[in-house]
Amino acid sequence: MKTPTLEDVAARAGVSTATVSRCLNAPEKVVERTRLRVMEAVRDLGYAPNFSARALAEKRTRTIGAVIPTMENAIFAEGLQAFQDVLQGGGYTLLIASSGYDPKVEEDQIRTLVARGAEGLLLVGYDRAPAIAAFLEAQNVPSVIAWAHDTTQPGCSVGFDNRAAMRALVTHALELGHRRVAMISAPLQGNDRARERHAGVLAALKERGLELEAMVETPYDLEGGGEALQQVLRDKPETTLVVCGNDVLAAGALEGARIIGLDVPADISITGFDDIALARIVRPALATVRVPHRDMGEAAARAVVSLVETGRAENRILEAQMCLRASLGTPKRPS
Amino acid sequence: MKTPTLEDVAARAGVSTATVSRCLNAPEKVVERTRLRVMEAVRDLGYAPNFSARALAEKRTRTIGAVIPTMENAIFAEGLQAFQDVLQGGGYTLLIASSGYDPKVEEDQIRTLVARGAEGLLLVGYDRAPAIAAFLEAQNVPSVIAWAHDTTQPGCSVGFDNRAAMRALVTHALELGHRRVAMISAPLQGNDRARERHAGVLAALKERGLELEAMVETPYDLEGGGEALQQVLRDKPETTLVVCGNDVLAAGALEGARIIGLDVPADISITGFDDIALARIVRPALATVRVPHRDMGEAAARAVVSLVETGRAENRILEAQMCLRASLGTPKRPS
DNA sequence: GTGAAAGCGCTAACAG
DNA sequence: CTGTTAGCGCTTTCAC
Repeated sequence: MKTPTLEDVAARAGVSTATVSRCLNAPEKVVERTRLRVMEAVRDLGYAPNFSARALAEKRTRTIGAVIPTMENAIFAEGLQAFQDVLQGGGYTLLIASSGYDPKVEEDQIRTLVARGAEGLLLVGYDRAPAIAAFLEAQNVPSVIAWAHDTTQPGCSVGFDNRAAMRALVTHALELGHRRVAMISAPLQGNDRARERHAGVLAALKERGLELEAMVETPYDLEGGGEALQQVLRDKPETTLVVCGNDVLAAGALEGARIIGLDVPADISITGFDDIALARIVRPALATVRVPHRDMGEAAARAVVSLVETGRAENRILEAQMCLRASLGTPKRPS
Repeated sequence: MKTPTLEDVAARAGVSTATVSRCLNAPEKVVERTRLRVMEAVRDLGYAPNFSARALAEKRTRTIGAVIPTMENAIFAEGLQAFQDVLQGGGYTLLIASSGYDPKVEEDQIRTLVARGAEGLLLVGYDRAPAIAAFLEAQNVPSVIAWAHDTTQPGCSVGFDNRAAMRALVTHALELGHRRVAMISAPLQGNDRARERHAGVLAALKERGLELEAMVETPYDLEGGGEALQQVLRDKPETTLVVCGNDVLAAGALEGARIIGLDVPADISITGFDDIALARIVRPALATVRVPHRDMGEAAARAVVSLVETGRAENRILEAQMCLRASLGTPKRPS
């Protein structure tokens, strides 16, 4: 009881395989009478085309690959969902891989996806061994970079300016009177989004002739944020603002502040980045930067498809807006 | 400048395509001297096998599909990640689709995945049109059901007993003295996990001769939980315990309680389900049920692979443990 | 408008 | 151990 093939359908409908193929792919090329007969045979047999065979004959897989740092993060999940929706609408299938923030793993996954026939790739950020770009070039697999945007880099990107967004947030905080600022971030190594955000903090400070009081790099989870905050305030008790590289760290920091009995924002202000649902549910709610996940995912999908189909696509830079909430307040004693 | 094929490699190495194929798939069947020569040609040409061609010839895609309700939920994301890790280790590729909790979409995705060559499927829960099982049967595509477990249902499942877990949690709450209990749940329609949890609540109550004070079904998000809580306490102000079908609703309910000025757990206790990171970060921390996401994902992956390769796999039921935290306390005025 | 036939790139007997 | 030879199921000229 094997699955029916084009030939089976052709036999049952009394036509050639070519005609069946046409009915399925270009119905207008077949006269209605025959088409109806063929479609009936298709239904009767419960025929479903074999994708591998089609891909082989057509020399197209209609598959797009995506390598993201992790699925266990609302920001990528939401963007990816939008990405997937658009792709599916365009008749493409999405192959997802996650690297766990490990460059080696990422390289592996990229190769695997290409081997699997990915015609285009969605990648996060720019930090990547140069050999990879060369490989993709050689394999003629286009890619779009999302969640970041660097005009100095070649290649198509659909993202936002991490540095500018963070800079705007910190500038606003400085206007509130903050002068002693510390930062908690995911490891900068191999993560250009984190580095850009860090650079944004420094830029805002520098503009006012200030320097960062302390910078703590910590694993990307709630616990990390909590411990980092405690460390910061132990070392630099004068700090009035702790800028976090993302909402998860910020939520953890909030908890850390609670543990050492500090009131947010009265004693200390804390900010995040990403505006995931968590940012709204914690108390006080997190001041953060809203990243347009969905828009980015959709735009990225359109870009990859365009790249695959026409060989070109436009860069697209989205707006990441400051999102002020209760965790950022006026410092107690502006210096 | 087309990508090199097996034939190109064969020509360059001065052997037949069969030998090259062997070098790649069963190196031990080729003598070292030839193998080295072939491998060199492979490297020189930057040869990468064509998956579609291989799948077509082998009549195997080494692809597994998964349809989950949504990616934007930590619980599925984590389980899926584990699922993916195991599959990849076994040389399989994962195709992910999400249904947005829409049965029609789910059916579509299942058909798409099968058409795409999925050799096995991971599905969430049992609620599904019977036609789908028939279709999978006909296509000879095995599936494993995760995130639920129902011994009365046929098919392989890797999950946990939603009803028993919820029942245990509520029974514990009743022992603390709660008598007026309400529930907030995601819509029960088409969601057997939600129904089972609901049944668990009812069972625990019945054992004590009690009934549910109120039952609110609401969309699955923070806002829904908040509004539902306010509604419950407006209608049944005597309620001392609000059991939520999942942590997200519970976190929303916590916020709802804060809005109407109720202290948790002094005035009202609230419980969740899933034990996602959110449960630990909100205040008070959520009493909930810990679901073994990772274990489930891994076990499910092993089960699908076994099903695909040997045609059989064992059911696997995991432990979902009660997880007591501050949001569940003794009622003020046990009746 | 429809059919015949030649591949797409690879694997898997079967010989040698 | 290695080469020869059929396909796998589908698309796509090129004739009719």
